[in-house]
Amino acid sequence: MNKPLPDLILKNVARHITMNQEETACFVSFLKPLTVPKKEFIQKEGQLCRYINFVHSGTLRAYYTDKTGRESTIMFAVTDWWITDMFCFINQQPAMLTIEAVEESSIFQLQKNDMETLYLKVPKLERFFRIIFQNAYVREQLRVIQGLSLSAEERYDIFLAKYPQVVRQVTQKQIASYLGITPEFLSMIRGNKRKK
Amino acid sequence: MNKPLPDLILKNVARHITMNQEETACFVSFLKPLTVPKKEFIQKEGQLCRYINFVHSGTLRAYYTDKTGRESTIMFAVTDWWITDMFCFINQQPAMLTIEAVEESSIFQLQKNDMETLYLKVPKLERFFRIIFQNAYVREQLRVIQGLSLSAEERYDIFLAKYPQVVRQVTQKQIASYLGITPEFLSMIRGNKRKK
DNA sequence: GGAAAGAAATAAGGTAGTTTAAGAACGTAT
DNA sequence: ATACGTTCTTAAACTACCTTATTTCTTTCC
Repeated sequence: MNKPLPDLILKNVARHITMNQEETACFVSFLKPLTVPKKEFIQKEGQLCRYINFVHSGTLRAYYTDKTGRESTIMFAVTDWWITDMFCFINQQPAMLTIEAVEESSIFQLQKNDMETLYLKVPKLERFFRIIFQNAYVREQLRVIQGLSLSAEERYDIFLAKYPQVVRQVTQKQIASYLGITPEFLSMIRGNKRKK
Repeated sequence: MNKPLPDLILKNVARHITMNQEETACFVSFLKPLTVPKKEFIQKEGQLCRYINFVHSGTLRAYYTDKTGRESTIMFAVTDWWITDMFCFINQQPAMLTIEAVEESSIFQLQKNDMETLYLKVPKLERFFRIIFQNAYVREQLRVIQGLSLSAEERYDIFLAKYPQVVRQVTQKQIASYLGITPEFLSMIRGNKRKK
């Protein structure tokens, strides 16, 4: 289980800002590489949410568990994505979400106070995360719109079109919990499609 | 219909960053003040989404209209909030959302290219909007979680508790469209509550 | 390679939320 | 004050989606 190299995360950053060698070194020095086996957790509900995570390889899933034990998948993160329980990360609170590796994954972790330090030492990163969070906001807003205005089948179609890599790697139970329906109902939707 | 003064928006900015006089002047120079009468639009679906808007006073509502004509309220914005169709603003596309003044409102508008100019002239604003978008992302993520895991009645209770000022100013039809239910069903929920 | 566990399909009965329609209450303009 | 449009309420019939249960298919692992 070897540790990931920071090449991919640096490319991710370079897509929006240009750091010099010193800044790059500083940034990398705060990253904690970690390899997570399939089905293991990088965060559990109730534990302090310490990290924001960059996915170097693999697939992670963040989900909420309600009082009755039902899971709602909040997001899937594949290679080149950032994932955390933002609310609890920012406020350094016990997490509402559990984050699990859907398959063996390598990630880089960044701690809240290290992130604050980085903002001061490398102010360009304000721009970088401004863009990251701006995009994240847009994604969530689109998801809210779709949740309010579309049927389960329409949401499923959009999911298939938008996240084909994810579809191959996760179970239908997990897709159903992302769409806000039961696995049985998703199975029915798929059955109906096959007949057409 | 007098134009708003930028005192409130400067306070809003000062909550997260400190600008000197020159920076403040530069920032203010890009703001377009506007007063919108009740029931008028600052943006219509299909028109290029030019502006991000700060609410100086009043209440605005952003909504999506589907093919069947049904409206879904994406957000309400009261005094001291920012509102736009983020996806279309960022990509400078025709808007998906319509933004309407629920009551007479005064706003400040900031154009996309002016915002980009500001990021270069006053880099601190990267930090400011990083925090604004971070918070916006958190809000939308919480809304997704609630949409997936809670019943209509539970979502209504949370709305009442979280946005009491909004509740007083908008119709139940609008609240229902924010919650993702019909006004008739919301009326029934309220009826049931009254009996308890 | 076979047993056990987990994932998906199918189907019957149930419920949360919708649709349609009609009447009551409210606001606002003449 | 009266009238008109809009918002809110109520209720009955309907539908999208859920629950529970059974069967089949797939994966995992000793």
